[in-house]
This record gives sequence, C-alpha cells and structure tokens, in this order.
Amino acid sequence: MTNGTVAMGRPTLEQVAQHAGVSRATVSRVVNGSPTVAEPIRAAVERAISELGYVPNQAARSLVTQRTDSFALILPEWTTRVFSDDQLFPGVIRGVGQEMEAADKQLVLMLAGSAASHDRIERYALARHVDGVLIASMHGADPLPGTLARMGVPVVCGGRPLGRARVPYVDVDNVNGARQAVRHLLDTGRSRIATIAGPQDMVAGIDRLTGYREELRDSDRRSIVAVGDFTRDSGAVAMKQLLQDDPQLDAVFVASDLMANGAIRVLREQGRRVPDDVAVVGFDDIELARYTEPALTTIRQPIDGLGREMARQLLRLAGGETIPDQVVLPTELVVRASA
Amino acid sequence: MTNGTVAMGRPTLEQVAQHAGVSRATVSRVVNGSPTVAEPIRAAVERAISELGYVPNQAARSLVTQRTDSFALILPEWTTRVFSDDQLFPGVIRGVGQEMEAADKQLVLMLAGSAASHDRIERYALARHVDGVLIASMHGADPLPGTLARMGVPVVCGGRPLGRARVPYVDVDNVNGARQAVRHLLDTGRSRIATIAGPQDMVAGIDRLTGYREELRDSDRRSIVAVGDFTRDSGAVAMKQLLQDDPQLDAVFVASDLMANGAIRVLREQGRRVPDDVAVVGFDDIELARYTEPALTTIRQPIDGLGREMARQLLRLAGGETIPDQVVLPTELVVRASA
DNA sequence: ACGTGCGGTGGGAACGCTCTCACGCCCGTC
DNA sequence: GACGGGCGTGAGAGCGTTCCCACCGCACGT
Repeated sequence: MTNGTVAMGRPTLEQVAQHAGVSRATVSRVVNGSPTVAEPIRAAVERAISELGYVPNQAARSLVTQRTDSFALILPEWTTRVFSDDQLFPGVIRGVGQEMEAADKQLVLMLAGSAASHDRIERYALARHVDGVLIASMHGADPLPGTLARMGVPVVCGGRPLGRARVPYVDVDNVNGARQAVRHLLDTGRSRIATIAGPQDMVAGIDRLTGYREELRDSDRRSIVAVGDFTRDSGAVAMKQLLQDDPQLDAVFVASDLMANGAIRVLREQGRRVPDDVAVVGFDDIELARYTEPALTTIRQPIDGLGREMARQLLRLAGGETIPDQVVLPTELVVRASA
Repeated sequence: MTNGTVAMGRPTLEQVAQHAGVSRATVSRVVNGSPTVAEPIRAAVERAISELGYVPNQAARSLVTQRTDSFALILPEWTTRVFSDDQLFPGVIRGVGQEMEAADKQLVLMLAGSAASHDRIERYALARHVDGVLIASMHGADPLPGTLARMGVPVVCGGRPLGRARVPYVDVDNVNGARQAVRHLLDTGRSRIATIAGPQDMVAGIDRLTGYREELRDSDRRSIVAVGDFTRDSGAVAMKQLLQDDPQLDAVFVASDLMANGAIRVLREQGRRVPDDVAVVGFDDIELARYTEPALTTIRQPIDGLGREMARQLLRLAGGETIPDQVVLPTELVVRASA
C-alpha cells in the first residue's frame, strides 16, 4: 500500500487509465469530451479521475496541440501610471478578463515598460507561449503589432493603430463622440467653443480633436485649441492658456475628464462660473465625473465593452475565423451640470 | 534548397544542432548558459541560433523542468470595480508586474469573479501552469490561499489573510497608520474624533479601526464609529450618521480617501468648514487626495511597494528559500489642508 | 610507456499528452 | 452460416526539451 493516493506528484493519464482499467487513449477521450466513448466506461474513467484528483498537465498538452489556451494583454507601462486614476486601465483589464474567463482562456499581462521589453514580448509571443496578443493604447506608431502580425501571431489592437500596419482593431468612436460634445455646446447656445485636446501622438487625442474641428467647421465656427496630455495638471495648464488666447470663450470641450477636472479648477480660480460663464464637456465618463463640483457633462465610452470586444475578436481570430478590420463602439453624451 | 530557413514552423533544438554541427545536448547547454562549453563551439551554436531565429519552446521545457516561469496574480473581480477609481488596483498590478519583468517571469492575471472561478483557479494552479500564486485583498476568510498552500503551491497574500490559514503575507501597517492619523488630530488639538471605518470583513477595514481605537483609548477619548464600505457614497452616508450621532465632533479619521471625499462633501453641505470646524484625515493617499478642495491630509501607503514586495517574496518562496511569515510596510502621514 | 582524472561532448530516455491507425467485436444481411 | 461494415478501444509514435550517463581524448603522475 505504499503506492496510495498520497501526493506522490500529480497523477498522470497513464495512472488514471490503469486505475480505471482502460487505456490512456480512452482516458484522453473522456477528458476531452469525445463522443465515441461507451457510457459505462466513461463513468468508470470519470470516477477514476476524481478519485485520483487528476488534472491534465497543460505543458504536455500544449506540446502536442501547439496551443496554450492563453492570451497576452500588452499595456504600455506608463498607461498604468498616467491613467491610474481614471478607469481606462482597470476597465479594459476587467472587460478582457471577463471574456477570457468565459472562454476558459488565460490572460497573461505584460507591462511594456522599457524598449527592452518589446524584445521580450516578441520573443514570448513567438515562443508560442500564447495563442494571441491584445495590444492596448499605444503611443505613436508602434511597430509591435505589425511585427507580431507578420510573424503569424493573431493580434488585435485597442484603439486604431497609427502607422501603416494593417492590424485589426477595436476602438471607440472618438470622432463622433467629440462631435456630440461640441454639438451639445452649440445646441445650448454657446458660440466661442475652445478645446483642450489630448496628446497628438495618440489616436484618442488626434481623433477627438478631429471631431471637434469637423463639428465646428460644419457650423462655421472658429476653433481654439490647446493641447494637453490627458493628465489633470496638463488640463489646468491648457485652460490657462486658452483663457489668455481668448478671454471671451464661453465653452470648452476637454478631451478627457481628468483634464476637464483640472480645467474647471482653473476656471473657478479665475472667477468664471461653470457652466454659467463657461460650459465644460469632458470625455470618458469616469467615476469622478459624477462627483466633481459641478458634476461633469461628458461623453461616455464603453470601457469594459472595449476590453470585451477586443477579447472577443481575438478569440475569433485565433480560432481561425475572419474578423472585421475594425470594430467601432458608440459613444454617448451624458448631460450633467457642467454644460 | 527546399529545406531553407523559410518559416516551416519554428526551428527546434535539433535543427539548430544540425546547423551548427553539434549535438542537441550542446545546444541546450549553450541556451541555458552552462559553463562547460568550449568557446569556439559556443560561438558556432550562437550563430546558428540567431541565423535560424531559434526560440525555445516553453511547453517542452516546462514538461521536463516542471516549471513554467509564470506566476498568477489573483484579484477578486469586485476589486476592479469598486476600487477602480482609487489606485490600489493598478498600483498593485504595476508593482507586481515590474518585479516579475525584472525576474523575467510571466504574470498571469486571474479575476476571481463568481464562486465558480475559485474552482478554475485551483485547477489552474494545480495543473502546475504557474509556479506560484499571489492573492490580493480578499473579502472575509477566503479558503483559497490555505487550500493552495496545502497542495504545495507557493502562495503569498496581499493583506493579512483572515481565518486561521497560515499563509505568508505582505501588508501595509494599517494599525499604525490609523494611529498616526488619530495622533495627528490629537496633536492639533482636536478632541471629539470620530471615524468612518471600512468594511469589517476586510483586514484593511478591521485594522484601521483597531488603530483608531487603540490610539484613542491611549489618550482616554471616546470613540465614535460609523462603518462604510470604502466607496465614496458610503463615506457620505456614514458622515451624515456621525453628524447625527454627535453634532459636536471636531474631527474624523476616514479609513479611505474615497470615503473621505464623500464625507467632506457632506460636511460642506451641512455647513461645516473643513478643517476649521471639522478636521478630516483620510487613508491611502490616492491621486485624488491632492486635488480635492481642501486637499486631503492622509496616510500614505506604498501601493506599488506592496505589489513589488509581494512579488519578491513569492519569487523567493518559489525559489525554495524560506521567507518571513509576514512583511509589514510602513505608512506615512501626509499633511495637506484638511487637517 | 601506461594508468588516472577530468573537461567536454553525444546518445538516449523521459516528461505527459494527443492523435492516427489498426484491431476486435457485434450486428445486420444475403 | 459466412461476410461486410461500423463503432469502440488500444497500441504506438511523436511533440521539443532537459538531464543523466557513457564516452573520448588529453595532460599529468608514476
């Protein structure tokens, strides 16, 4: 009785087979839910499995199947720092995580910090340690998605990738969101509408500015632009500049709620009432927007939805299906007190 | 020339060996940096490796080494939702991620949502898909850490685990942090000091209340307690209750910055000036604390440091070293305007 | 000149699984 | 009553590594 069920390493298929009095192949069939197994045998095997506490060894399985059932989510490290107090970061992770869990896949998180980590990520993906890669919110024209895609690794980007690499992506409708914001300001009678744009090396920054410009141009208004980097402080700085550039402005579309928060603080410091003197519309609809004074009118983007959709597309792609080049999620105007 | 270097699957050790005119074993030695390889041979092998673009197959490697070089970070799903606008979540992830990257290990993120996912996590860890597990901020006495540890999986908890399972953990010094906060209030001449505690099924909630009580008892003051759940709204509700319970209170220690934010709003609504009438000290030192009106005096806890330390301990544990049962990180009083 | 020891190398087994293929059995059919 | 066709099962060959062990030469000591 020395060979009891006591933890002498995890049991293998072989041992389960022996215990159940069948062959390895049959146990494998049961484990993988093959229909061609007689009912009594299947029952016997299942009992053996649970008696022995058998859990398939993923490494062995991957070795032969060439799949790992896990996917990487790559986030630029600065994202986690700069955006740590809005909810993009946790939201995307949550969305992706949910979808992966539903599909019973693993989520490997890679924070791309240094340039060196690019190498690491490439090697990792190429080592076929993951079945696919999700890349979130890049700065500038990152070559990574293109490189990976070219090497045959399924890739889906979060946010339209800059550069000419044609990689499928999921994005929110930044252009239209910005237009909605500006239109709301116009509809409520504002005439000198400025904007605090996001960084112009990020799609979200670029597209929201584009939307602002388009909507303004359509109604023959002049654009007044300052650029921030999505942080609260940059919003404050940009607001000061705008007030200098055009003291008469009566509305601002700010490309992120965090920047809007900074901007409103400056407006109040300079004695402008919000929304009476200057109306403010943000973008993102982060939690904070509900709690600022005044509560922020903003454009809601489906953050969790973005993550979920990215995951869904990637799963399909890795499953061999063809997926659309782009999926664009709608935004929604949320009217609160600031405009 | 049909067997060129063209992408016919990834090259294997065997192929590299052939290409370099040596044996598989030797290539393996080079790849793993064994010292017993003659210099010219090593050079030849390295050339072959780069020429063929060889990347070791992790599955095959794991199969024999019984290691995967990846670690799981388990987060209760609600964490990502409830705490999405403080920085605990991203901060811990960032800290863990950094340390893992430095050690060249992978980070597998598992969001423990439903109870069903507990099963999934257990199976996953037991399948030896990871070399160790990090469990962050549990609610109540979660059996998971104990179970895993008992099965021989290296586990480190973030936050002292409730329940009797003796699992090594890393935590911030909640008790002392709370004492620092209360002491500061006492030192600045406050006498009726209330507290808004966190949920009493979480260590952070319990310990911060303990610290408050201890410090107050040491100076013979009465404690006035309301309980929230770390969310902003619960802070507001608790504040209202405190004002009813004791309209004379002149200070509040709030167990999280988010709740402090809600509390301050209520104080202002009810016409109390902060800090003149009522001083407020928070806990966490999240980004927001710097931007509220008035800026929040609070207890800073090293969030990134928590993640990093957890990772460090886990890596050592998985490496076979013995690690301390607990590591407690210091907190620090940050005086701003609210107290 | 011939053992002895050691640094360096190659061969082979093993890791735990999947999957193809061949085999045995039972049933239906002529 | 013999034969063909399924269906269910088992045997075996890998998948790409690592690691143990055997081997080979060379320098050294006797």
